[in-house]
Amino acid sequence: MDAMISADATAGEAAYRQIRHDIIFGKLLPGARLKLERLREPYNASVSTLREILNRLASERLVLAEGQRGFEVAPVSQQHFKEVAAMRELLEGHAMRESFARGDVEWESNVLSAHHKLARLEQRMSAGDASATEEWKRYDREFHAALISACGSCELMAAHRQIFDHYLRYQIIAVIYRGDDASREHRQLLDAALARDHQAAANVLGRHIQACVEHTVRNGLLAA
Amino acid sequence: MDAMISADATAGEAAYRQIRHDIIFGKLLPGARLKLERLREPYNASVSTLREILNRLASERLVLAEGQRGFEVAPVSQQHFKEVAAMRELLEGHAMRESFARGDVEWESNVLSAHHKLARLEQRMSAGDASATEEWKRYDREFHAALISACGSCELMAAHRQIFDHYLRYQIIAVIYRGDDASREHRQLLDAALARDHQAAANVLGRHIQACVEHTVRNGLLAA
DNA sequence: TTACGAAAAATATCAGATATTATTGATTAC
DNA sequence: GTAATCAATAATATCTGATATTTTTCGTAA
Repeated sequence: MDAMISADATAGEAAYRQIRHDIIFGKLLPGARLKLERLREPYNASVSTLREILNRLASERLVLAEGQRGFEVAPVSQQHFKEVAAMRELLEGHAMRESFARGDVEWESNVLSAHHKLARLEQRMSAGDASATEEWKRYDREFHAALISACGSCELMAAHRQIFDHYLRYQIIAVIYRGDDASREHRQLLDAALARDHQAAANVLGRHIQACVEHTVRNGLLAA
Repeated sequence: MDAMISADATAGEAAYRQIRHDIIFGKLLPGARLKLERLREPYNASVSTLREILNRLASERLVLAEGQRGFEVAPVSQQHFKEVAAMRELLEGHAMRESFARGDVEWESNVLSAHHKLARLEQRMSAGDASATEEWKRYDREFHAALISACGSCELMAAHRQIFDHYLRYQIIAVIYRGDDASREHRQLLDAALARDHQAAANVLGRHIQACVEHTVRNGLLAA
């Protein structure tokens, strides 16, 4: 009886997660070529396994597979950021409406709990502890995931997860920090959720998302 | 100077397309296990190449990759069909609104032209020529793609393309035929597009999509 | 019938070989 | 000096075959 049946049973799965993480968190820069031989050592995987991984990431649009010229990290642009932001707003807004309409008490308490963890961390960060950015992003993702978790559609949640990670990548790359504002908006989302007010939630979400885009564009943090 | 730079330059790309096509068009049945050795011969690809392909398809959720138990064709269910349908309605509805607002004359004529090809084929099919199902589906896809082609978001169009193919798969599997109704609805979509009436288009699209779902559910064409 | 464990099948992963394609740099022509 | 040409180099796509694990299968014992 194997005590721990972690999801990343396979070895290649670990490398996949790592590479994906490194792209989203900017360790692998946009446009960087991904030579197979070079990746072998740092990710502990053979060329064949790496090719499988890069193919998966290409499907997710996190890497680019150009003909027979190998792979490279997906480039970034203002235009694309706007598209990703709009997509997130569409999916998450719709999912919240559904979720608010169906969520039961169990759901409510999950949202509450996810918000609590996030808020505590935001408190710490607001107080100057900037050490936990990755953890913060994880709780952020989990809070937003909790909000829509009662929407009743795996397909919708999967699509949201994917676009959320693209959005997150832009937040990281453009070094967007708007801690206190974000924190307030999270609080407002929580309140809207408990009040089942999807319209209010959509409004807050719109601000939450568009503020980042505007901040990035205004300060020219992305090429073109 | 190579005269033909077709997109499927690589050999594995051909196998990818073929397998994908075979899943969507029901040649590979839902739930069927995809043993690597068995696929080698029919798709002219080695195990390594096949693994790359199946990994890509797994990202697209057309195949299932369960831990170390290999791959299988993604299963189907009523619940999932409903989710896919709702997703298509959300994405396509939104994309049409954007597209109608931005499309220029070039766009209008593309829509018109795409509709013409589709309508001609529907005429033929309505007259009894059932030989061209795959061609019909292709024109159907191209018409809907044309409608949203001015939406201004590659991200949105990519997501739509993906969900559209899932939806198409259900249409094929459940052997849904509602030719004349569909044809009429396509006509209404064209009219709405030219009149830039996104609200009307959304209504028609809702019927267009939900009619298939209801037909399937009512006749119990899918397990569970 | 259920439980257990050994044999067989399949998978994940690797390494290395070949053919094809891109890239680079030097050479030549204008 | 710039542009075109072509050989040398590097990188990719793809295949074959090998090894270690993991599943599955199936017969035997409880």
